[in-house]
Amino acid sequence: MEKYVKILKKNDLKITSQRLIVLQYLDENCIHPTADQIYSDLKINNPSLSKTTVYNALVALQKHGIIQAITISGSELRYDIPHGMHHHFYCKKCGKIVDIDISCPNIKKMSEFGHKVEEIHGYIKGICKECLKKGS
Amino acid sequence: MEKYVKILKKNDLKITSQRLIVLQYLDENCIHPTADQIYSDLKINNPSLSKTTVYNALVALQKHGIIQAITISGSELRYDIPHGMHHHFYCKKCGKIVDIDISCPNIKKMSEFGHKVEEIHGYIKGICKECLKKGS
DNA sequence: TTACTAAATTGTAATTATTACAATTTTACA
DNA sequence: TGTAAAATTGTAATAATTACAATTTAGTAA
Ligand SMILES: [Mn+2]
Ligand SMILES: [Mn+2]
Ligand SMILES: [Zn+2]
Ligand SMILES: [Zn+2]
Repeated sequence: MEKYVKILKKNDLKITSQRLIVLQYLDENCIHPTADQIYSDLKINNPSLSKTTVYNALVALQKHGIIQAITISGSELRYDIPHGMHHHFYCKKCGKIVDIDISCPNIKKMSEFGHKVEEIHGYIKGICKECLKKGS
Repeated sequence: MEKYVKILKKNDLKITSQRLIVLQYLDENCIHPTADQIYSDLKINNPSLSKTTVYNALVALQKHGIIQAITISGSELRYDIPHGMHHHFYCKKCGKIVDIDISCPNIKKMSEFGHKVEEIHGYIKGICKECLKKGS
């Protein structure tokens, strides 16, 4: 838990138990959860937790680049602690999101366009290995 | 307009005036509009148009790969006729989405993962050239 | 430790994009 | 031209996200 306190302190964010458990949840569950999923799971052991607080915590953490929002599914935001550069694969059948460990060679090229780049997202959509097996 | 009839026919989609004007709108307005934007603009000259029809048309066109949905902004879906392979830049300040003409060298690599790839999206987020000028 | 202030949390209500659905209209085809 | 399947329409429902005001808490300095 001291690990998460350090992260918040480094980013000049006030230390609250709510931010700590959200951060811990994302760190320990690499499932790219939605805000609602985070809320439901944490609510079990933290009955006083409010959903608005989860949203607020996610916004704060995102603003400081500690976590990132993933828009791949289209109907909801999902969250991730980006340990290293990676892309995401979204299975249209089962809705699963998995990490794809490839780096993006386009990052260097981006400077030519004159825009200030802050985030790069690579989304691949299709049918996952497991669903392919089941489907055939 | 015959151009759009052909596209629908080739994809075994029934020819309706609503689908034609949605298709024409996307073809002539490279602004990556939302469903609501498409509806509002077309409603002016097509007062009987229903918003549900716009949604239905977009789903049908997307299912056949004629158009693509862009999830970059997080709060809404935006649509695009992908003439060639390109990525998208989203300005966090003004909300604009512009095409970035780069190809994705990762497409080849994707086969290694065992998933069936159907779509590839490259999203870059930051501050656009124009907003950078204004802001300084 | 205590008191203070700014910021965070909470619960509820509002908003907004999208979907569901049943009635009506239209398309494709014989 | 007649018919069946599919598309359109309008309205109502859903669900993710945001707004907001009251309450609580964190950080800090006396
Ligand atoms: Mn990830
Ligand atoms: Mn585009
Ligand atoms: Zn799957
Ligand atoms: Zn801009």
